[in-house]
Amino acid sequence: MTELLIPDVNRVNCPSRVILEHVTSRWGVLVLAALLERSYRFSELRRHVGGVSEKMLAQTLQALERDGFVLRDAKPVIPPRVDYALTPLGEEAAGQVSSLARWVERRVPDVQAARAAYDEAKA
Amino acid sequence: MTELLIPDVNRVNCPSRVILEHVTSRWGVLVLAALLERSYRFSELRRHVGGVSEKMLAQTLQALERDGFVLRDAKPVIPPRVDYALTPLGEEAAGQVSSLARWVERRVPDVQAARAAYDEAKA
DNA sequence: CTGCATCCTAAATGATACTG
DNA sequence: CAGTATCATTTAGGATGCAG
Repeated sequence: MTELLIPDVNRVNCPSRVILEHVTSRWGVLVLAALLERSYRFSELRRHVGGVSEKMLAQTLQALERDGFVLRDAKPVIPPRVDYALTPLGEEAAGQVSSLARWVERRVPDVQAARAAYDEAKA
Repeated sequence: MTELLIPDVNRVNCPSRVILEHVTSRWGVLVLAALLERSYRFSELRRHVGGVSEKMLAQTLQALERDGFVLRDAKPVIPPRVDYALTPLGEEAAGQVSSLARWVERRVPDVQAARAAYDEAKA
């Protein structure tokens, strides 16, 4: 019989894992959370998300765009102006990762306390 | 004046980013989601989460334990038996990542359609 | 300004062998 | 069984230069 209870995401090489990794990637999370507030231009986003390189930002945005989470709007002007915004699908994803990010920020003290206890128990 | 509107997570080397990366890491997500259902033994978890190596599972569990998300219960028997379970803090985190994972699974068809459209538009 | 292409380094991950 | 240690490999990431 088939094991219907095992989620797809626990299988190797399944499509959902790849998507999940785009959404939860180091820069993917931060980009989605930023775009949830408003749309951003490329270099604006680069300044907003601290520490992201040009290369990684472009790469992250392309993956999110291809997955249908982000909409790229390149205006035919000189100098180039490209705006990035969330699609409706992207808003759903961004809502969840942003909520998670905010939860983590609230729990930083708890985690730091847990680490202190863990490290002391080791010593 | 200080920019109070910029979340901590957008800053480089902030504590919340590190925590977020533990929680959203490739194996962290899957381990948390698994432990949300029930507690697991080490090798049981290894079989449940497809493709995870022994080394990465141990490393992931240690990071989650140190952060206060996972409780490790090593029973003094031979052969060794170690159970892993979520702490209350871990349950909160796991609830969110698991919800995200399930959302992604439901949206796989939408993403695949978006990719097909994207790839075709390129060609 | 918004990228892409290239090269290079650092970090994550995997495979294997080994220990209590 | 539940890991640790080591080595090899893969991948992520950063720096730079250049084009539209």
